[in-house]
Amino acid sequence: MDTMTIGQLARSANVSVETVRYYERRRLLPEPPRSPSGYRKYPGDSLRRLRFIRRAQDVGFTLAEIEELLALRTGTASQCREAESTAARAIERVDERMAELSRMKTALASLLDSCRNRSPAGDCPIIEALEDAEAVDEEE
Amino acid sequence: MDTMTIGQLARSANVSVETVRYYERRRLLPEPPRSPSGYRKYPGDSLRRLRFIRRAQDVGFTLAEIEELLALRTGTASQCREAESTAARAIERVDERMAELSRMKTALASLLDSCRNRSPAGDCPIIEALEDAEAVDEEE
DNA sequence: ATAAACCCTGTACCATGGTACGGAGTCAAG
DNA sequence: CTTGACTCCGTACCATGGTACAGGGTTTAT
Repeated sequence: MDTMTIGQLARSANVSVETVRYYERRRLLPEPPRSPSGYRKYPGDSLRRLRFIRRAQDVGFTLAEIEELLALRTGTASQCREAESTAARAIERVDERMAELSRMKTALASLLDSCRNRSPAGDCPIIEALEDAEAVDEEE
Repeated sequence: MDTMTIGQLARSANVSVETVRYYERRRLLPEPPRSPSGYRKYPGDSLRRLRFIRRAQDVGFTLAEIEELLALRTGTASQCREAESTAARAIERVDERMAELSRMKTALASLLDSCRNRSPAGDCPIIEALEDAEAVDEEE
C-alpha cells in the first residue's frame, strides 16, 4: 500500500495535520478515501498536490488563486492563458505592494534622519513631524 | 465652545465614527468628557491626536506602535531615543517585507516568462513549474 | 410636534490562513 | 492489556483594523 495517514502526509509536506484538514475544507485537497475506522488514507499523489499548494503560496498566490490554478491542471492551451493571467495579477499585486512599501520607507527614513541630526536640546523630531507634518501626507 | 461631537471629529479627520470609538477602545484616544445626555464632547486637540494616529498609520506604524509613540509625547531626550528605535524597527519590517516581495516577484516573473515562450503544444509551464519545481523553493 | 439626523451601548461579523481544544475512538508496542 | 501516540469531528479562537447591526435615546430643523 502506498497510502499515508494524515500525520505522515503532513510531516512529509512540512505542514500541520490541522492545515491539511483545513485545505480539505477549503477544497484545495480532495476528500481522500477512508479506512474502515474512518481514518483518511492518502494516495501518493496527495503529497504532490500538497506541495504544489505550498510552493504556490511561497510565490505569493492566495489560497483562492491556488484553487483556480488547481482547477486548470488538466492543461489545454486556453487554460494556460488563464494560469498566465492569474500569475500576471499576482505580479501586479506584488508591484503595488512594493511601491507602497517604498513610499513608507521614504517617509520613515526621513523621520529617522531628522532624528539623528536633531538639535540636541529640541523635542523629538519624529513626534513633531507626525504632529504637524504635511510632508508625510502625500498618500492615496 | 470649542468642543466637537464624535461625528464632527470623525468627519474632520476623515474617518468613520466607528473608527473613533474603536481607537478609544484601543486606548489610542482618551475617553473624552460627556455631555449631560452622555454624548462625547471632544476638545480641539483630539483632532490633532487623531490626525497624528492617521499619519503614523500612513507611514506604516501599527496601532500598537502608535500607542508607544503616543506614550512618548511628553518629550525628553531619552524618550526620543525610543521613538527613534520604534521608527528603526518599522524600517526593518519594511525592508524584510520588500525583500520577500522581491523574491516572490522573481519567481512569478520567471513563471510568466516561461509561459510566454512556451512550445505551442506543451502543457502549461506555470502549472508544470509548480508541480516539480525546486527552482521556486529557496525560501526560509 | 414630528421627522431626520445624530448619538449611545453592546455584540457580532469581515477577510486571511490557519491553530487550539474538547471528547471520543483507534492503532501499535511492550 | 494497557499506555501512548495517533486519528476523528465540530467548534471556537488568534491577529489586524476595523465595519455592521440592533435597539434604544437626543438634538435640530421645519
